[in-house]
Amino acid sequence: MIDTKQKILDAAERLIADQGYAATSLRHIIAEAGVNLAAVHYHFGSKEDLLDELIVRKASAVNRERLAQLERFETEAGSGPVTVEKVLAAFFDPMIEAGSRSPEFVKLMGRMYTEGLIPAIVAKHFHPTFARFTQALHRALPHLPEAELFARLQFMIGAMSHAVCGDRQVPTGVIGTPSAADFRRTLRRLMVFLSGGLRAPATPEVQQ
Amino acid sequence: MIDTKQKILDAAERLIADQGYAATSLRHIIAEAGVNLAAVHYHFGSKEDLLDELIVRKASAVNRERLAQLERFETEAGSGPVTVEKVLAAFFDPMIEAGSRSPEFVKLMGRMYTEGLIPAIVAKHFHPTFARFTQALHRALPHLPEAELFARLQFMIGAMSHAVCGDRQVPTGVIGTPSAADFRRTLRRLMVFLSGGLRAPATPEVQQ
DNA sequence: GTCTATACTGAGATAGAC
DNA sequence: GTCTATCTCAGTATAGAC
Repeated sequence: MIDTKQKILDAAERLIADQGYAATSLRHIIAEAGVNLAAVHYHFGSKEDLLDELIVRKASAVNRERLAQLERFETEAGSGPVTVEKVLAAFFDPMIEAGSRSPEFVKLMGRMYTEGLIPAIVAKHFHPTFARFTQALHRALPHLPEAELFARLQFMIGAMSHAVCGDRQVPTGVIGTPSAADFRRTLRRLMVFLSGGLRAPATPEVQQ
Repeated sequence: MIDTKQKILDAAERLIADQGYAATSLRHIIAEAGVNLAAVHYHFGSKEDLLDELIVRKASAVNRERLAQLERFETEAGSGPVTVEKVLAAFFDPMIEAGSRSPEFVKLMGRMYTEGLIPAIVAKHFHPTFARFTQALHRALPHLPEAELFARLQFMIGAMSHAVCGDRQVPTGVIGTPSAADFRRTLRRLMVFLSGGLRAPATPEVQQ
């Protein structure tokens, strides 16, 4: 069958979003999909590459939309900088939108980070997008030294990852799997938090 | 030998800090330590429990110092709230101090988060400390709804985790393993970033 | 009480027949 | 394209030597 590949992808997405990447064995996936173990390696090469495909098919549309929104704001702003808040909106709104339509997407994104899933995959699919947004933030916050901006982008990535993931380490009021509405609310809060953090004055240099 | 346990702990700390928890097999650890495989299970029970011991012996001193500093600030402040910046200082200064003395500690803390290491371990060792700091922040930021404060604490944990870890996903100017000075500077920047984020106005409620 | 040798189960990966 | 059989390596469990 030509849809063996599709059946594997569907089963993998559901199971990995649900239980995590490490906790989901290929044997579990193939049982769910009703296919043979070797088929996974035939179609994808490895468990890691299977994950890679899952991410591509979900994330590329989001990243495209992010860049499109950013460009729209930049056209609006003419030669001036786009505000921090608008840059954040261009980055998070497409994610909120995608999350509202497909909760599995949300969970998968969260897993990717919280399980420390293969920095190479992240780099491959997100570096170009991050690079563009870094540039935009640099123009929005010209008083920040580049090193400090990079550090804050790390903080932003970390905060986002943790926000999006389901395994909470302090009580949040949300029990169990967060709904799409929870997700939306959390990301709105994140945007406010991040604009406060990004707009903070530069850290004074101290002698070590 | 009575120091078999110690040899295992030392080898495990070095290897896990270096390569990560998942990537470090018990067989690798025992080869490095020059002991038998079963000795690990005799002394610790499981790989997970070994990690648990590693974390306890490093983190409990830091958490004790955190609570001590917070109490000092609270005594100073009398019946008023401790400022956000002081709460953050009480939380991060002991970590900076520990990191300056022992870089492995830093890396291990980072791994714990970035690999999504066993929420149960984190919960066990950090919940009491987080609870106290949550309470202090609640007093410092009484205008924030509790749910929003909890969300921001998640963001804080995420930002901290990512900041402390070695695997960067955007360029930072720091190549390779960060030094103790890099670590110190990064955490200072984090404190500034977080105080900006925590002090941001509450997120307006919107109809979904 | 401590430690060694060895075996068990389940994981991802691969070769080769069909 | 698909499937069977097999390989290697992981964490774990146990029996028994000292």
